[in-house]
Amino acid sequence: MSARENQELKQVLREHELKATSQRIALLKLLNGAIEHFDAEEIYLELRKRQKNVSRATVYRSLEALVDQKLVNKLDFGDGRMRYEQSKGEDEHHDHLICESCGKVIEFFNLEMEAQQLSVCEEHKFTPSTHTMHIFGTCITCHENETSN
Amino acid sequence: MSARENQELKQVLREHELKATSQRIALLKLLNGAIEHFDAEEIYLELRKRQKNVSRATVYRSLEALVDQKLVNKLDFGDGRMRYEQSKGEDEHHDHLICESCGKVIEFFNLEMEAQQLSVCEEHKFTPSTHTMHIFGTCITCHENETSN
DNA sequence: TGCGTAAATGAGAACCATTCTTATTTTTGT
DNA sequence: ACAAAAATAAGAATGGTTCTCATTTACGCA
Repeated sequence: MSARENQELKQVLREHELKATSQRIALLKLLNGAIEHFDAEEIYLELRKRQKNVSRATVYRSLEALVDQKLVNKLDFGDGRMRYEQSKGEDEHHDHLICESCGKVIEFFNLEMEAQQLSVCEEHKFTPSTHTMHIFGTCITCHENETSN
Repeated sequence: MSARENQELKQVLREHELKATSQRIALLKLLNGAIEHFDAEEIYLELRKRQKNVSRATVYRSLEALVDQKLVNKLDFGDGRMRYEQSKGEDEHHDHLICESCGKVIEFFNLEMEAQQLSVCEEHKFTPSTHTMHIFGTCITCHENETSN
C-alpha cells in the first residue's frame, strides 16, 4: 500500500515541477489525510520519529515549495508559528474556528460570507487575491467544561 | 495645545489603571489620529525622532498594556510583525483590506458579514470571542499602475 | 544502466521580531 | 518632599524561520 501511495505522490510532485525527493514524499504522506494542523516543528519531529532523517531547513523549504504549488495551505493563527494543512484544491477553500482553550481547529465554509467579501472589495475598488477569516473563541467541549466549574 | 493633549492622555491612562509615564503619553499621542498602522520598530524610531528617549522594550511593554486595556488594537497581517492602531472603542470594530503591492490598509465594516459569523458559530456550537478578517489583494491605485504596463 | 549537472539536502549559523533580566529611574499616594 | 511600588533602559536571550555552503540526490541523456 505504501509503494502505491509513494508512486502517486511522486507523480503529484512531478506534475507540479517539483523533484520527487524522499523528504517531500514523506512530508506529503504525513499531511495526506491528516485532520490536524501541524506546525513545522511537529512535522520535523514526526518525520524523525518515522525514521526519516530530515533537517528542519528541508521541512521549511519543502513546505514553502508545496505552498507555492498550492498543494499545501499555510495558516497563520497569530500565535507566532505557522500551521500547515493539505490543500484539497482551490475549489475547497474554507475558513477556521479556533478554540483558544484546547487549540482545536474547526473548518467551515459560508457562501454568503464569501459573497459579502466580494461586495466589500467592489465597494472599495479592491482586487482580492486571498483572504483569511479566523474566529477565535471556545469550542463546545471546552465551553461545557468551563461553565460547569 | 500639547499641554492640554498631554493632560487628556494622562487622564485616559489613569482611567485605565495605567501609570501616566511620559513614554506612554508620547506613544498614545503618536497613535492618536494616525491613519497608518505602525509596527513596533516604526513607533520606536518615530518616538526617538521626536526627541523622546525610549527603549524598544518599553515600546513593546507599553503597547501590550494599552492593548490589554483596549486602548490600542494589535493587528496581525501575517508578515511576521504586528501592527498597532488606535482603538476607537469596542463599538468601532472593523476589518481590513491589505494591498500586497503598496502595503496600504483600508478599513471596512460589513454588518451582514458579522451576522454570518455569528450564524457559523451557532452552527458549530462555538462561543466566539474575537475574529480577524483580512482580505489581501491590490488597491485601485496599484491595480491601475500594474495593468497599464 | 551509468554519468553529469542542476537541484535538494543537512547541519548549524544567522536573522529578526519580540520578551526577559537587572540595575536604575519615575510615578504617585501620603 | 519621601518611600514603596511600578516602569524604564540597555542589551542579552528566545524562538520561529531563513540562509550558507559543503555534500548528496534526482533525473535527462548517452
